[in-house]
Amino acid sequence: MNEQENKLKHTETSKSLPIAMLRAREAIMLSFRPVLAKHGFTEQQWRVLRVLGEKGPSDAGQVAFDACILAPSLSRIIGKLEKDKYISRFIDANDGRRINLSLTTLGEEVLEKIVPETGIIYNSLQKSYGEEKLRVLLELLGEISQWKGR
Amino acid sequence: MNEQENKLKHTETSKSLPIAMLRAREAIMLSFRPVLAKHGFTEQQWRVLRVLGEKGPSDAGQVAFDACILAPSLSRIIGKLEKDKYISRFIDANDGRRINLSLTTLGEEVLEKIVPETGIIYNSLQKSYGEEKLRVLLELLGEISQWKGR
DNA sequence: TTTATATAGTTAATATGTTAAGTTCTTTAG
DNA sequence: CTAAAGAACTTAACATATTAACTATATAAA
Repeated sequence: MNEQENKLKHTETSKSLPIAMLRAREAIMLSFRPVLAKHGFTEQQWRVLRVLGEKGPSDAGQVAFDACILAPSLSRIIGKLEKDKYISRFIDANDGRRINLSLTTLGEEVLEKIVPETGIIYNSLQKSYGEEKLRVLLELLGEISQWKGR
Repeated sequence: MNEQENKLKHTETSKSLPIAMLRAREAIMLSFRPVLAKHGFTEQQWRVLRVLGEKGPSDAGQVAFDACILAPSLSRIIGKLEKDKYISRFIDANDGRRINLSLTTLGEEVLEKIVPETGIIYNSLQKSYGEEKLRVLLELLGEISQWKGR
């Protein structure tokens, strides 16, 4: 491979990691979204519910990190989820700036109802590509997530 | 691993492929976005310019697919890019529904100017993780992109 | 203690994501 | 040839993404 070819490599969109991740993610979400939509949730709202279900009550900053949602978006999302009674929010006793979030009983119920449905999809994905391949993919993605940039 | 652990596996956000892709992508974009912003472009606008630069004039549908942008978003984006003289659009001679898009000279110029800057970032990423690892990651992502769902 | 600085969230403004409805042009069935 | 069905793009409406500015509380420095 000569200089020219090497130089052009990453300019090909087919070899761009960000675009590849977008495409792959979209292929999966195409199956997930209808399930969530059927229950009236967006992907992001669903991520918030899952994170709270998995880690228990957490402050907004932690939820934002875990659900990979920026603070301004989270503010609106928790506003709606609270209005609809899926979560409750209260100010931290030790730090008046911090907002603690937790699932309501209703929130836990919908979580229990939807998780099995998403599980079917994930199992199908695993059957298509194999547990090992998905494990490797998760591992590589995890490593990239650590990148500090430059 | 017992039944219970197996059942819970994919419910852990740390093992969710969509979230892992989101995180990994975000880690990379954190470095890319400032470069694009410095030149006044968003990620999506940039993807449109790159796709047109790579594949030459294309109709809107093709650009939407290649840049991984939905048609309604693309409509707005090309409206702005055209207003700013980075691309031109004209109706296809053989099919009055189709819109052909192509880079203007100005569009080609900014592409030539920005590509080297993004290349520096991509090279740094490659130096951090190795060419082989990124190649494997791209391959796996490509396979997932083919998934037809279920 | 008082001021300065930092932190956690929210609000604002603009751009994009997502689904549905609407337009215009093509193709096809009859 | 004409009406129905389909395709490509746009518009609309609401939700999220992104950056910046703003508010309130906490912590650190003087």
